[in-house]
Amino acid sequence: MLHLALESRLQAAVTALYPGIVVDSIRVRPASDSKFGDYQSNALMALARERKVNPRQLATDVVARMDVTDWCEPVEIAGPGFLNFRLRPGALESVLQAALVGEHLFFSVTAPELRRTVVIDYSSPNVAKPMHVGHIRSTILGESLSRVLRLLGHRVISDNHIGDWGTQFGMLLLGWKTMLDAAALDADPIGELERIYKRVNIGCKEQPETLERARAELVKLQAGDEENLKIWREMIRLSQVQFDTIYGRLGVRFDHTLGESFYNPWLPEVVSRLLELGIARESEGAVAVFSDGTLPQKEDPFLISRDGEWVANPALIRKSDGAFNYATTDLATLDYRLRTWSPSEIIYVTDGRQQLHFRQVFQAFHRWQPQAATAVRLTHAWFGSILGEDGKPFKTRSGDTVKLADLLDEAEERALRVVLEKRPDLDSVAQREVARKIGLGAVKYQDLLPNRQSDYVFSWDKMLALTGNTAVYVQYQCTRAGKVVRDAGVLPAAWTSGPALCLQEPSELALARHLLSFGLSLEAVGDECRPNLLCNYLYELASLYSRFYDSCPVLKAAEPARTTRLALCELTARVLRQGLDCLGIEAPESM
RNA sequence: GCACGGGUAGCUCAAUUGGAUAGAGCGUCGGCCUCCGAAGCCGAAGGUUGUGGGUUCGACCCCCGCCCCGUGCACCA
Repeated sequence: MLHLALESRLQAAVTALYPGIVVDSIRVRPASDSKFGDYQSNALMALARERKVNPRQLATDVVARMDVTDWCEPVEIAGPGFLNFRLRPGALESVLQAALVGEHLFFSVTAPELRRTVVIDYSSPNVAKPMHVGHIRSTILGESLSRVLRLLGHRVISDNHIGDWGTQFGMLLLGWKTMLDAAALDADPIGELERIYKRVNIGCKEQPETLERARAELVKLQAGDEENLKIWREMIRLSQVQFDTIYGRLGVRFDHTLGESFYNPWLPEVVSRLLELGIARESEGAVAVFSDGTLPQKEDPFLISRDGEWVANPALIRKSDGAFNYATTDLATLDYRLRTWSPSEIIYVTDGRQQLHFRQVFQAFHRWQPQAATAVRLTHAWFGSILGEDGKPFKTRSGDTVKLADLLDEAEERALRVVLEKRPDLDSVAQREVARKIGLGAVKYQDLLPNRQSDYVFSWDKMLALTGNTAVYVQYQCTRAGKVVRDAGVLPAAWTSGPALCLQEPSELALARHLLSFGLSLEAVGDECRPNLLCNYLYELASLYSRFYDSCPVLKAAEPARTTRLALCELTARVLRQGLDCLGIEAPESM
């Protein structure tokens, strides 16, 4: 908010001094310490180095060309060239006042001409397999990015690229035909599908003829066999029921669910085009994309060093048996998305093990459609692997995976135990509802809080923690703030009629200053695909509110403090609620 | 071997384009409900940011070397 106003003044002043210079990196940020004022800029020191001039002199020259007297006291130049901005009395209050009447909530909605169309690809579970804890990160991260970008005014298209095609269906079809337990399928469809898959998988390893039969079923499916197609569709339907149940609980919604199978019709064309263009060629019976030598060896995803020599590291787009694979589908998907939605950005939210794959896909696409590729920003927002409590990789095939539904159940149960203890006065329906919001919030927050690139050590206790830097803390402060406003009854007319706020106490000022930075954290989340920045912001805000609440009586205070503090409660509640919503977390009215 | 991450307090993690005295939670120790919700607040202890150099007014961050951990590297997705 205010930092943007100051920033544009500063940029204008720099431009006045150096016409034509790129000022994007000239930033104004909240002061690192309130003793330096409200806002600061460090950018002139970097600029001075670049221009080889004295930084203090540059700061003096820039400040002389900058007029911020409507908002600030005279700008102070500190140390080697920091600019410190100290707001004039009333400046913060006027921003709060505007927020109270609904002019903004401390962030700016992107101007229409700057709005982006962003496709976000996340979750992507596999058909016929239970969603496990490994799916949560992509789902929660993607959903949060989607919500933040939408709030900022961008056009977001969320697409669930489910795994509904591939070699596993040979085994599933064989199992379905030879060992399906109809009653079990009825009672627990995914459990039964998982069972037959595992049984056939073992059979394939032990008996070559079983493997052959599974392959034969797959070939029939791919050739369009009616019976197999029917079974395949039924397996997808049963899986979608499971997905929808989980997504319903998580509050996750997709605009599209275009699985891998959707792109089948285009795969032969993708391969033949890449062959024609000389991007791909045959090798050992398969078709693969190789390096074109235009990139430095270290950056080329199609080269790898082995024993001191750079050798080919191709991406296969057609196997020697004629089947297509992952890269082929992703290229077709990319092509389809660009043709269909003309996005300015596509964000893939998957685990970090797929980094090389996406670098290859992006690079291959760039060679296939250079013009289209330069018009879109392709982002692989990857996240770290999930590890077991022992720090070793959390392998899905080991059989002891934690199912997502079980995790969510456990989260709600643990939360309910606390609610029963803290709120025996509520009826059981209300208790369950609060426990649901708290339990699910805890899981989501825990998932979003760490830097996404860090590896993830799965722990029940950590995942379901209800004290400290958790969603519960933020939810709790949010309900307290909301409660004060409700208890006030009639809201002060001054909120809508004119300047009546007056911030005085340090804890009031600190809280107000932090409210103004909401937009900064939203922008950062959108730019860097890092919802943890929003978690940090909200935790800090909740913490500042708690300190304020502890030291400043609200309802019993005399005017104008009462009106001011009530306004802080109201705005804090609004920002916390909006921020939690961006994380996909619900804020209970009371808890 | 090469590439991409990571290494920060006892543990789990932050640190806003290189910025001012590296911050939280958990755990430990000690305080605070006669006062709008104690799922809370205040305080203490705890650090040579893996390691050795370099760049500069200033480095957890950038550059070079080395040591650990994870992941990936041709027909799985």
